[in-house]
Amino acid sequence: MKSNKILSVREQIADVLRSDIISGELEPNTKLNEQQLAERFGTSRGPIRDVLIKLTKEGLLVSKDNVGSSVSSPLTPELQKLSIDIRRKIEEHAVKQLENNISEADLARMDGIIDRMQEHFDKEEFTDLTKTDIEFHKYFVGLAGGEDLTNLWYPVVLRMRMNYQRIRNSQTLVDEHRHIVDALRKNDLKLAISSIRKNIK
Amino acid sequence: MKSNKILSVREQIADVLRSDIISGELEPNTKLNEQQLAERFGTSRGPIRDVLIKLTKEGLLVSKDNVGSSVSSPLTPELQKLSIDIRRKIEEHAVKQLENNISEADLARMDGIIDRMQEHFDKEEFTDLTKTDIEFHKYFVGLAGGEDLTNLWYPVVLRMRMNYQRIRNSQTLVDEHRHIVDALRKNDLKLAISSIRKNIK
DNA sequence: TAATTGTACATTGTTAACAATTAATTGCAA
DNA sequence: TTGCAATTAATTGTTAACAATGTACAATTA
Repeated sequence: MKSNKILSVREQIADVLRSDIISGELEPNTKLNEQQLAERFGTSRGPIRDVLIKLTKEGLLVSKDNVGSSVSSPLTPELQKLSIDIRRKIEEHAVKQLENNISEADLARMDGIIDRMQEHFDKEEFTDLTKTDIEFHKYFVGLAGGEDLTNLWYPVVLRMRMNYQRIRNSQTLVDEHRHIVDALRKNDLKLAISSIRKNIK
Repeated sequence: MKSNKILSVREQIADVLRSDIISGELEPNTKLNEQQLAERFGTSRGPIRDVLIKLTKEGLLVSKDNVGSSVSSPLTPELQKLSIDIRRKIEEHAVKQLENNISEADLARMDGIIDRMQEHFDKEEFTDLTKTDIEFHKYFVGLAGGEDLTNLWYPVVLRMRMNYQRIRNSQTLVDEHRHIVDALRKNDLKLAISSIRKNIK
C-alpha cells in the first residue's frame, strides 16, 4: 500500500526551499524576501515566516533581527569533518538498534527507495538523487530511534549536504546503499557499520 | 566594557520558556496554549508562534499540525548516552580549536561565568546554576567554532538537560569548570580534554 | 572632500480579525 | 446505559493592515 502522505502547506514550502538550497539553485548568501516568497507560493507572509524560522534552525539559513534571512555559507572543512563524524555516530547507533530488529517490510521499503535513487541517477536528476539519498537515511534513522533521533540527525545532514559534489561522480553511491540493506537483511552488524562508514564521507 | 546585549522580544520569551522547561517547572507533555502564552507575555500570538517553532526545532517541544505544542518527554537512556557522546565530540573539537588560540580576556570572561555558577550554587538557585552552566559551555563552543558550531551543539545540550538531576548533588560541578579553564590557560590540550570528558556525563 | 545628519524607501515585526481544523458536548436511538 | 451522529466550543492556521526598524541616498556642515 502506498502512503501518499498529506503534507501541510508549510511543510511543502519548506521542502521546496530545502531542495533549492541543497541543489545550489539558491546560492549561499542569497537574501530571501518574505513578500516575494509569499507571492511565489501563493500565501501570505505568515506561513513563510514559519518556514524561514524552521530552515534557520536546520542550519540552511542565517537570520538577523529586523534584516532578514539568507542562505548559509558552506561549512568550513573542520566543521564538515566534525559533521561527518557526528553523522556516522548517529547512523551507526541506528544500525545497532536495528540489528535483529527490522522487518522484511521495512527492508523492502528501503529497496524501493534505492530503486528510485537508481532511476534518478540514470536520468541524471541529481537534485532528486540527493533528496532520495537523504530520504533513505532518514527512513532507517527514524525506524531505529523515532522522532527524537531524527531531530538530532536531520540538521547535521542538511548542513553538510550543502554544496556537496560527490554524487554526480559515481554509480558507486547507489551500490553502497544496496550493501547497507544487504547487511541489515543478513543481520550482519559489522558489515552494516562498515557499509555505513563507507557511504558517509 | 560590559556588553549589555539587547534581546528581541522573541528571544526573551524563548529564554523564559527554555528555563521553565529545563527546570522542570513545565513538565513533559504539558500542552502550551498560544493565547494563554500571548497574554502571559503581553504580546499577540504571532511572536509566540515563532518561539514555539524555535523550541520545537531545539527539541524541547513536540508539535502536531492543527493541535499544538507540548513539552517533550525525556530522552530514552540509549539516546541520552548517544547525546552525551555527540556533545563530547563537539566540545573536544572546540577545545582543540582553542589550543594556543585563546586570549586572556576570554579566559577571564569564563572565570566570571564560573564565579556566577558558584554564587548560584551557594544560594541553592539550581535553575540559574543550570543556565549558567550551559552559558559557560556555549561561550567557549561559540569562541571555537562560531555560530555554525553553536547551532550544531545547542539542541543536543538542551535536549539532554531536560530532567537532569546531577547538579544538586555536588560542588564538584563548579570545580570541574575551573579545571577546564585552568587547562585552557596552560594550553594543556590533553588535560583540557580529560576535564571536559569528566564534566560531561 | 569627508564625515555626519536627516529623510525616504524597503523590509521585517506585530497585531487583530477571520478561516479551518480538531476536540468536546449534546441529543438521540438501540 | 451505551454507542454514534450532529452540533457546539476551543484552538490552531492564515491573512492583511499597521508599526517599528534598518538601509540607502541626499543634504548639510566642517
